[in-house]
Amino acid sequence: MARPKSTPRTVDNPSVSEVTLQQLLEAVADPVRRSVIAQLAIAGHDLSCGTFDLPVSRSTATHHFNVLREACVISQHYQGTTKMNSLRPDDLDARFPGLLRAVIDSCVRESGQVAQAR
Amino acid sequence: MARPKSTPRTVDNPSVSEVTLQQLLEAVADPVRRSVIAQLAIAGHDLSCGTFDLPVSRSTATHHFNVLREACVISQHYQGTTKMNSLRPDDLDARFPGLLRAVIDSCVRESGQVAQAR
DNA sequence: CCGCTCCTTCGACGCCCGTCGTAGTATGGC
DNA sequence: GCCATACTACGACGGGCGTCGAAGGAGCGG
Repeated sequence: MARPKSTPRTVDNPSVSEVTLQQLLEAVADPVRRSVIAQLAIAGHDLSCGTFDLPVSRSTATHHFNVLREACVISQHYQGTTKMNSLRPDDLDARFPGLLRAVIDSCVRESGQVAQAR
Repeated sequence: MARPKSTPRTVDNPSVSEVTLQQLLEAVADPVRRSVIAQLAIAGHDLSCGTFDLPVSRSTATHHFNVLREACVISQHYQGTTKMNSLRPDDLDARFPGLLRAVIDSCVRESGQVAQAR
């Protein structure tokens, strides 16, 4: 009966309603994670985990991606063997109005770049 | 020659231009410090250090006030033997547009109260 | 001058989080 | 089938931050 190849490699992106303010603020308080946010905002489109320029090891990067995903700052999905990441500012805005937008803007400014139009 | 009573008890509130995004986000990432922010916003006017309802010791509270002041989230000034605290959202807005406003709003919501009009 | 109230400073301590390397799993190409 | 690639899971380690209590300075009222 068409075995589901052991694990179809799915990611569960939490619902915004499960995120706490504490979680969100802790997530964006780390410089490495803010770098992820900035690179995503500047790129203007999804990026695979491997294409980020981060000053930490791969396993540490995975950890940071998890934190960001659980805080609903990014959403992730597999695409073959690579994992794509995108910002999800709109959802979170309903729960914490203006907050993530402002953080993203500040992250981009901090990195000295300009975000691409969406 | 009119001795300056040893120490006139002055507080130096840093300039907004010296604050980093890292500093600001770390400051608001702590629940005790967010409680300070919420209580100030709800009160709608200055509060002395002693009037806050915080789940930590006095010395720890002092530490948190310092962190908030150095991040330009609050400004402090002595008034006799008590030290008064006020939010200073306007200054910081120039450097990190919308950020502190959004944080304050979320802090107030988090505490389940409604802020007084200013 | 004395004591009371506020708040600060200092040193110590414990825990949590960011970090790493290694080993492991899933996918795709040949 | 088999290897290469991409990411994850796990356990361990270290440093930093939040916490406290004790001791102390500053102003105010008698």
